[in-house]
Amino acid sequence: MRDQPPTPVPRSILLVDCDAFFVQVARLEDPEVAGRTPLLLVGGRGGRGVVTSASYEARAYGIRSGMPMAEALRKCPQALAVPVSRAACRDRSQAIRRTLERLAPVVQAASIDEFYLDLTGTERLRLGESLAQTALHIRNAVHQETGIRVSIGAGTNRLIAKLAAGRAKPASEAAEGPARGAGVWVVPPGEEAAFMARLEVRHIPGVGPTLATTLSERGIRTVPELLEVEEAWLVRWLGRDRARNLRERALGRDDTPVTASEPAKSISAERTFDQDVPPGPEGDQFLEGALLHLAGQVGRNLRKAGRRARTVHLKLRDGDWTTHGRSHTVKEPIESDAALVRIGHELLRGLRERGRPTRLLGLGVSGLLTVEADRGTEATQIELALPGLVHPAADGPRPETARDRTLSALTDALQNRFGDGALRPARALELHPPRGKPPHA
DNA sequence: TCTGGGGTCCTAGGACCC
DNA sequence: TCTGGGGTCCTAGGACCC
Repeated sequence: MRDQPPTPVPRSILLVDCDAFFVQVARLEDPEVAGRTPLLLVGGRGGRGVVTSASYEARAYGIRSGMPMAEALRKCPQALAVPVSRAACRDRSQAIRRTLERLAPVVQAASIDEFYLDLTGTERLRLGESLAQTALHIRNAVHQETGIRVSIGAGTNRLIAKLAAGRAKPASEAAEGPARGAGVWVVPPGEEAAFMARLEVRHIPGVGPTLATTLSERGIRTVPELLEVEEAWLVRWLGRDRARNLRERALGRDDTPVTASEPAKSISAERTFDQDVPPGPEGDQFLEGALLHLAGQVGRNLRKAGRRARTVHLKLRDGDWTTHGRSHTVKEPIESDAALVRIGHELLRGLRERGRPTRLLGLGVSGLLTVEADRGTEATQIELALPGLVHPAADGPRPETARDRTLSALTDALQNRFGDGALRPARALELHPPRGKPPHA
């Protein structure tokens, strides 16, 4: 007898998506003011800030996240713009995750405010409850335990769950009938393609403005229009992999598994300046100060995660928004602020030679390795006393010494004890860049 | 009134090794 | 003397997501 291919059991995938997450956190953190203001915007910081999240009331004025704050306030001058603490958002996000982990066997955080759940195989545990009922229970539990309202989409894969969550949203324009904005939306098995057929291609996750434009220039706006195109054409326009991927998604297929969250692959920090930093020595000096600051942020998060990094990336955005990066990989992974600064400094010099005004400076690390707990303390101690003895400088200056690491550990300890303001970078850092002469003057 | 900050993934070319 | 592949690592850039 021949082996029968196993009949695939349809999966039960949920996407739990917080409603205007940053707005909710701001209201919980400040119930007196933010909590009582319907027209609330979170984001900002100076003239160059953008809206991170807008309340549903504010969205009625055409305000969207990512919009410049100044523009948002012109559309709705009565709105209140407030910042929100990142730490508070992280705490709430972790609380939500803990609740979900109690209710589902597999939970994957897709971002700070989105979680995929795989409930496949839990039918018996759910005692005959429908998927929609289970989702509703999860939604209520999260609200009760964390104070955060979520919408939940469900389907046989991640793509469908994600799109379904959009229909469950309070302000959903896509949903019709009595179920509109009910907080839960389920696409039953077998209805994926029909569900997709009502969408435009730009609604497919992974189709951004660039791809959407490419397609619309060829007369393709809706999912059915996309599916009518011969695959050969799609391959010619997009390349084999992207074409195949896009078609699969347009059909509502997605076999990406939901897996437990993995540790971060990169850590970074960046800063957009209130005014562009002009070329020249004065501007360079200012950027060196900003680099110290960023290295402190990145280094601290790196060490807090218990990791070391092999590659350092530096990013500069020019005044005209063009962005350039440089990166450098070292043999021995690093973790200290000092090493980040030294490598960052060299990369920065290379990029600033172009003589353009600088709008943004960013520093990041990747190639992260987990620090083993029992790492050679003996060699470290010898090296503290006699730098260069343990590892003679065979390949030029070493990016990091044991002394650098000790110093960073001390800094961390002080900041943990006395708060982040306990230590300041050596140079005073008022983040108002010098106003320089224009480059040609 | 121009466009934040934190990430992930993909592509493509060159170096280098087998 | 000329001519190959394939695999991996590194770097730069870009699209996309929340």
